[in-house]
Amino acid sequence: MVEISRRQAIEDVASDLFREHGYAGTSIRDIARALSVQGASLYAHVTSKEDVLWAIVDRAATRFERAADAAESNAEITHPGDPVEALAALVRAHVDVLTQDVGEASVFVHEWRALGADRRNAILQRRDTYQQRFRRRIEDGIAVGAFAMTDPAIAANTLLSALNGIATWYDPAGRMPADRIADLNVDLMLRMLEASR
Amino acid sequence: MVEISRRQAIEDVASDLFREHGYAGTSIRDIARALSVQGASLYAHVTSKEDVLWAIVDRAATRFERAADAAESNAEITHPGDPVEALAALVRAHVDVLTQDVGEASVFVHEWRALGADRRNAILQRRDTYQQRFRRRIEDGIAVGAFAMTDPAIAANTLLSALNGIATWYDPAGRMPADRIADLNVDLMLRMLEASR
DNA sequence: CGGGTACCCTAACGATCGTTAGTTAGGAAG
DNA sequence: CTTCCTAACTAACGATCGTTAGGGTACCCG
Repeated sequence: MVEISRRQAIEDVASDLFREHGYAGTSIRDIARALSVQGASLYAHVTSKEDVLWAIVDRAATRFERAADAAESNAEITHPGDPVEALAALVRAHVDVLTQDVGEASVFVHEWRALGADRRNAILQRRDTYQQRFRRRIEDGIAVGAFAMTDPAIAANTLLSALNGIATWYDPAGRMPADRIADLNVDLMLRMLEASR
Repeated sequence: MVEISRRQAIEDVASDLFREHGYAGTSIRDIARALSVQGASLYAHVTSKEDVLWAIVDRAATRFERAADAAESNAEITHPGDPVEALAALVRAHVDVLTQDVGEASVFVHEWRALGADRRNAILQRRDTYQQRFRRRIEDGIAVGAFAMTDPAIAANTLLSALNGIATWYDPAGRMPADRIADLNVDLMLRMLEASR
């Protein structure tokens, strides 16, 4: 029996609804209905609809950032100075976060556009910083000849788009287990970048 | 001076607005404002908001399908029986359609969820058929040893997600010309699949 | 000149939106 | 027993939603 705050329950069902119908396509009353409660009742726990979106997006962003931190520092220990292993660790971490909570991750990937200007800019900044981690590793890999010559910015973009696509079809109850998805995608992404041998 | 029907002008601005704010996040009056017209005036040209969405999605789907038809039959002539060239042609055709009208393509990629059940199912069917073309070529490539052993369904999914990501950032007025984007992505996608040499 | 066509207007409809206000029920803590 | 907290309720607010009705103006073709 897991203790779960009412606030967290709201964000959980909101994640799923936002994922399925989008932020604008989901009303406060839709969220409330999924919790068998009146729409107005939610305002005892949240201050606005956008606050719910922000909480979800912010938490997801933090999860991606922390997982990348851990992946990079871990790769630096086990394979110091190896850009290929570093990128592989980043890719795996990204897929892991994605599959651990698809709803949250989907909202992070797609619904940040619905945020107000300030919060949208803040998230755009964090997304950019996050993407740079991938780009830098690709640049490093090219520098040491492990990765093929290509445009690192485009490659990083393509890579993250490919991974984020998982969020649109992944089902935790589906046939394909999360770690197998991670394995396959790490393989595809590395092959995409590695210099021909 | 290009003759453009009023109906087409509506769909054009609707594409851009749907791309930026989503279908649910765009009101009829938003579309009308972009045309310097009152909201109700649109109903002289359009029977409902969803009809506009459907027109955009249907047209985009048709463009993707026709481009793939042309690419495959052309590849069959220039490089008969070569699954690598066939896939390369499919990838290039997909990127071309995507960049020729980003607004329309974006709506096709993301906003079909907002359609009513019947039309949504129809589009899902067509998307699936379209995706199968990529998957079959990947399977063919694996069968002849040109592509690495991998899960063809996952690979096709990853490939299309990677390409569709272009729709979220591509700007026709930006620095990167469309054909260079196509070149880079064909290269990345083939490398992703090709067996190590 | 007359009739049609293309286009847009104002006004309003019922529904739904996010949100506020005020109230009630139940249980824990003093 | 009183007090407080949590969590829910009903009712309503002004705004906006998609859409309909009915009328008006400018231009093209005969």
